[in-house]
Amino acid sequence: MTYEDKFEALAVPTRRAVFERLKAGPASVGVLADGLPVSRPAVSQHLKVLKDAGLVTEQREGVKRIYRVDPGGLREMRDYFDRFWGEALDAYKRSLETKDA
Amino acid sequence: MTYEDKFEALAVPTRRAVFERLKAGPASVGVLADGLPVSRPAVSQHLKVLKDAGLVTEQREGVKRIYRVDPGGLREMRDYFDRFWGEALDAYKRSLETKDA
DNA sequence: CGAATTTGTAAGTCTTGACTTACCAAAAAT
DNA sequence: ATTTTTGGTAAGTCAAGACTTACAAATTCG
Repeated sequence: MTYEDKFEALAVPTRRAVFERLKAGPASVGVLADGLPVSRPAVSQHLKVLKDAGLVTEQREGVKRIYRVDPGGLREMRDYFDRFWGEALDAYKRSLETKDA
Repeated sequence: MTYEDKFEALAVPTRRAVFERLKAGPASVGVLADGLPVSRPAVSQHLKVLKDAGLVTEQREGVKRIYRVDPGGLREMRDYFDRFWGEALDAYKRSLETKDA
């Protein structure tokens, strides 16, 4: 559930593909697997990681389970990245000033 | 040099630690290695990955090599993430509307 | 020139984890 | 009730890559 978890969850190409697909709209495990070059269990495992990281939510609907992006988790990640970006930029400016002196 | 490279480069804890340290200011390989629980060659290898991803720059200064964060590469990553965030939010709103109908 | 500093690279080890197949559980349909 | 649909879980395989210890190259200093 930390930002580190989210970062690492989205670093794996296949897992990022799953998430990108969910960005287009909610989907079940089977539908997601049909559009990807990996097996259904693989997709299921990736969804577990995404869910544990707080990036997607699961909603049981009869036998099916509908997955969707979790905007709360994504916001957390975005906030971290904004801080990250700001600090890095400050550091760069400071390094230029030091260099000039 | 793609945003995927940057994403995966920052997904590894030790490598992220190297980058976080550089955010505090420019540093040589030896200095970076002293502050981390891994060997100097390990840091050197991580720096190569960060450099290839466009996240840091190298400046030779005699025998030493000074590394610093590359704000250009970081901006590229931030732009991608902003798009990412926007699309995910839109998708979520749309999924809510569909659900209501 | 020879010794010391600083770093990159090569080669090898070893863990992590992405993926597969096989199996099991639960709900829906016939 | 048993058959079908859907999906999670277990166990095992295998490749990627993070890390280590040499070693080599380049620069500075005596």
